[in-house]
Amino acid sequence: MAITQARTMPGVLELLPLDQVAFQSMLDAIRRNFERFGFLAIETPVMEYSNVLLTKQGGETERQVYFVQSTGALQAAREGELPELALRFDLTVPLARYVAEHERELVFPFRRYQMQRVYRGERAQRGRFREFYQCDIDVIGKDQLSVRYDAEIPAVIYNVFRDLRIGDFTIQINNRKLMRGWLETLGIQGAPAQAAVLREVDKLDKRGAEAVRATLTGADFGLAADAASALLDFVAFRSTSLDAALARLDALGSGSEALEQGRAELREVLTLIRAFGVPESHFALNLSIARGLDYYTGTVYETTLNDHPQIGSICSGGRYENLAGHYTRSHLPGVGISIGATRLFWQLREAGLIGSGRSTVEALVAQLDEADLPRYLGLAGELRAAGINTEVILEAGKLARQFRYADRAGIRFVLLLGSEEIARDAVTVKDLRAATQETIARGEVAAHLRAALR
RNA sequence: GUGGACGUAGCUCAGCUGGUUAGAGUCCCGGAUUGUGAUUCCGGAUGUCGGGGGUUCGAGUCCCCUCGUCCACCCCA
Repeated sequence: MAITQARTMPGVLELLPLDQVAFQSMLDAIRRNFERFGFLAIETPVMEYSNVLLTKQGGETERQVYFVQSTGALQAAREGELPELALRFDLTVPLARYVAEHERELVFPFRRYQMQRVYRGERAQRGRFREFYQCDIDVIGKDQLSVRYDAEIPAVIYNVFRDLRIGDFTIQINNRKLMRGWLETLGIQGAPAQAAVLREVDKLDKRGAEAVRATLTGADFGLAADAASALLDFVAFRSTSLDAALARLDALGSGSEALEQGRAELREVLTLIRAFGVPESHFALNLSIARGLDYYTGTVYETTLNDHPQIGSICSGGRYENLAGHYTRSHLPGVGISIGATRLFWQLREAGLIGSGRSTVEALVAQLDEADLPRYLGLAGELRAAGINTEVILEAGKLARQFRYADRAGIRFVLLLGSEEIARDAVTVKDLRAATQETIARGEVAAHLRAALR
């Protein structure tokens, strides 16, 4: 019989059990902190109607979306017609659809978190995935939403990454209004031109100042040399403290309405972040943060690891003026952020900041004599009742093999209940990690393991 | 979508200018008698050299096509 090669498509992350444990605990930490800040979980379907998902035609998204079709629909499909369904490529568009659809049943400001997989038909590349987890929080207001919520988001992010223990990080903050207002004073008018310039500026850390200068003064942009210099000088600013950030804002001088708005928002947001308990060492005003996505209108965020700049942004988001304009006439402003958990996990593992997890199986009851199986099951029952995850060897075999199994499966404790132990009403507990073993009274085994596992 | 590199055991790779049955490490499996893993020792399994065609007495090695993978750009988590 021909053998089919067992393989996954490129761009998916499939983990061995102990790595899966590590990934799960990362997701658990994220969820715990989202909930701690009063966000509620929702889930939306993996598939959405294509016309809902692709509200803006002809963009990048259409190139990257996976369409879904049942066999019947495939056969009935007409030439040149898009399939009815598609896989979501982020969680923000489904959120917009969700809020618009359930607007009357939701309580505003609506604070939701969502941790689900999304799909993008990307060209396979290192550290880029076609199926990956996004962990999003957003606050959606009805008609209006205070800029104070813009300060709450970094507080959540601070708590998440502190919990993950992956080293020092900085939440970098900027404001699109401020940037647009400042670009106007440079003579760069109009949203598309400004967005294009900001996209280049956004690459500053990756490409370097001179490469960006060359692009800006090149044929596509045609910026004057002194304007480009002024711009590069301006966006080079990174605050080292809250006072330094506020002083920089004060020093901007007066400008357009957009600049004044952006400045006022940034002042309030930066000051309040401090009040939310985020240490000054962990957030900064960074005037080069722009974000590529064009729907951001105010505050924008990007988080980086201080000791691993090459990893890039591990979490990003911002403020948008109208979330669901494609689906409802209601005005729904919001602010949110997204953690790309799959990529983050992969990069942390590459950088050696995350190892394999520990098996969730805590104890293994060995089999010394098949006739004593009922005793083994009884012991396992007691341990489980005491909250210890316990497995029993059900197949007879050499003891050495049973130990090898425990070792390879990453199970820390092996319990022996043989004739000697039965006679003494005791259990021999071997700790494979410490390579020690002792014989303990039957009634104290659970408490002993609990203490050791703590 | 544009441009560029690379395809040899499950994994990491060696194989000099074409020359016998294609190798190493690792991993996997088995053994080293009694109720003890990971360490040590011994033994074993595994490849249409990505696929197809061509040049040649002879191709893992040279040429063409094709498929696949990876990298950069675009974009983004």
